Amino acid sequence: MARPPLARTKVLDAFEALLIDEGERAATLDATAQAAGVSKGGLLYHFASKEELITGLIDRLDELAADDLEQMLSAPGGPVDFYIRTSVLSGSAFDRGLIAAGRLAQSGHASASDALRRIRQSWADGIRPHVRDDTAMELVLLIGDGLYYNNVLDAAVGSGSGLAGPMPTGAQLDALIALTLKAAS
Amino acid sequence: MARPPLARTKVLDAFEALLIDEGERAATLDATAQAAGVSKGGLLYHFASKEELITGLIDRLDELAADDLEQMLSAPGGPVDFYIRTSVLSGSAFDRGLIAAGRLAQSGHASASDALRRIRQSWADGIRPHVRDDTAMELVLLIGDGLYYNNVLDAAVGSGSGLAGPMPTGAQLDALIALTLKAAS
DNA sequence: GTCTATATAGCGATAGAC
DNA sequence: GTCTATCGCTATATAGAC
Repeated sequence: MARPPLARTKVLDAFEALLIDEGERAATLDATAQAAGVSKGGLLYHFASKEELITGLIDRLDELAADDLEQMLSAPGGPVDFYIRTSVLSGSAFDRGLIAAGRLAQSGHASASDALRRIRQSWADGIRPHVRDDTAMELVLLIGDGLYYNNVLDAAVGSGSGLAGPMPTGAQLDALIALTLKAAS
Repeated sequence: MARPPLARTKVLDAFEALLIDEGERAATLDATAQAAGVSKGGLLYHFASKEELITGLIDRLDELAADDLEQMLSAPGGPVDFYIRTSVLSGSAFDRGLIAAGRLAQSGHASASDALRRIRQSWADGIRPHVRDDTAMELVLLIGDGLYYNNVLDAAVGSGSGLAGPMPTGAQLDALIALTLKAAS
């Protein structure tokens, strides 16, 4: 558990990349094995079924989410600033995991939807004490959701390792965060 | 063009319902034909390929989007109120089209992502004159995106004709709209 | 305009050699 | 632990009867 086999990680990374770059339909066992540089048999030694492959991805996402939450709670600018700022994708491992899970959720994999809901709830719990009321919390969360969704749509097919949307950056993002904080605090 | 063949509409409706209720993967030609009550050959007479089926759905969505935009611009409570209020799904034909297009976009169909981007831009143009600045417009748009995305995730697999998320309703929604208007106007 | 039958390819998964 | 070979199934699409 402390040090997963290299091949396992390579397969998981390849599966994740295919989900992000080409969609759930293209993320087949064949394609994943090829992208990871192993044979299909080799892949199926580590993940006995496609369902196990998905579970592996979600487990990894849960760990990254726990790290992210810790960072959010101790962020210098406060949780709200951290939350919104990091909702604009940076291409981090956590971002990639979230997008991949989003693709799976939209394709009808309940375990992925559940994981995303779980993570969103942990954000809600972390943000609630720092805003005025439930409505303000909902507003903050929804802005993050909106940013995330737009980036997810833009990370679509054929954009290579595509993580660069037309969403607010730099000064625009700062202004958006300032306005949100003003409305929510 | 004024009156499309009945079978065409039935097929389009069935395809859309499958996309929403069971995901892109389950929305096969076989399943669509069966749900529409025609044979696969019959379906393929109207839509010569799956790509044409998708195009048909998006064309229909574009028409519904034009109607929606008109309603938004002449809404009694103003475009912002209308926009946010209708971002919580009601199960309208437009809502269903948007979710179906979202599923296709996430599965890597560029034409669907393009349509969604186009529609979002038309909302932006309609809302811009009614808010303080670009940051305020972005905030409003993102809240709608967030609501939409959450509902889309919840409209997932196995929820029947599933359009009923845990998103704000009634008084909660009114409060959210009031807060948004306060921040943006 | 709608059907049945079929061609072709790709899917997830298994078996067994190395 | 990784490979090749193959099974059984389902996908999109075509051909041609009615």
